[in-house]
Amino acid sequence: MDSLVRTRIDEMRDALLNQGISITRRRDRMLQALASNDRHPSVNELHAEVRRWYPSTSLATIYNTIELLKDAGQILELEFSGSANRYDGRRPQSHPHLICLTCESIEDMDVEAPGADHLDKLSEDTGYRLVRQRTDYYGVCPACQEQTAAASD
Amino acid sequence: MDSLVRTRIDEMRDALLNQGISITRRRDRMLQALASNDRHPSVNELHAEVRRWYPSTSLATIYNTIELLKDAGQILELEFSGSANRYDGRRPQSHPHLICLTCESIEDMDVEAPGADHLDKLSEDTGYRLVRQRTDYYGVCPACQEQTAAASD
DNA sequence: AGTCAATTCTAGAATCATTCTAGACCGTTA
DNA sequence: TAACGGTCTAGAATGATTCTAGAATTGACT
Repeated sequence: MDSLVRTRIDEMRDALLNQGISITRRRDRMLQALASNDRHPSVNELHAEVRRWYPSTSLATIYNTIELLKDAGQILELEFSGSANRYDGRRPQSHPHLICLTCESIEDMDVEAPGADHLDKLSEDTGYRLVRQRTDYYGVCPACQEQTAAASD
Repeated sequence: MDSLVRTRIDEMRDALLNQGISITRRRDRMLQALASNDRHPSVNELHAEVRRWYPSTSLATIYNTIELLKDAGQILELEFSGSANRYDGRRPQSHPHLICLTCESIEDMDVEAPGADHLDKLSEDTGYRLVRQRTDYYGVCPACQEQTAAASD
């Protein structure tokens, strides 16, 4: 296993333990699924993954664990109204994403997130006490562009 | 009525007419509601507003009209997974918002939107064909900060 | 190993925004 | 007035998420 993945899992474990939350086997599997998947999985995908090891796992457990991870600041939740939320467990800090309107893929954008001082400055300017940010770019990914180009031949 | 509001309504009317969509009485009311409300109303609020004039109006009509406006590029949809979507009919171009986590208010941020050339440049850099952007800042608005300060006295 | 209390987990019901569907209605034109 | 096409309504269907009550598991202590 990639050592970055391992490090990330340890970070998440520690964060949960620090809040007095125990690492059960299902939770541990979920951490692994989150740390090793860069496609921003949905709850259903996480459920499927954990079930490969513990087939009796219910959806509620996945939702519960996500809640724990959110509270611990260890997961980034990308909300969508029409379809299921997607989760980024590899980079829990706010950072921009590229979202394909055709295949619903989500990719991290290769830009460093605007640091916490940016939020601090905006908080001063606006009077809000800002805690996080979300930036998404919507379009059609290269793969889907090829598909439609090929289809129109 | 504010002349800016009037202008905006005319813009929306024209955009719909250009697509061969007729302006029915309900639709016209909805345009007015959208143009004159800067609080980013939800479907339910729009429904309530249109109902003040046409009490038999059903929710489906509101959803349908929103679909028409989206297709005509005349409305900005802000999606939320936990609660109802919110709509900005005054500035249909992508622009950043301030969102209060306590009272769910949504405010336009007083920053010019990053122009279309920005999307073009990013499209080149990423290989995506980008069409829109979303940026939101989440925090606690000044009014809600006062509330909690007062409550802790 | 056995007991107990606390935590975690499951299954299924409940909720709620949104979408779908079938038919009723309305306005326009012939 | 009759017929047509678009618009609208009411209610059912869908699907993600949350809630709830009870069952299972865990860990500490004997």
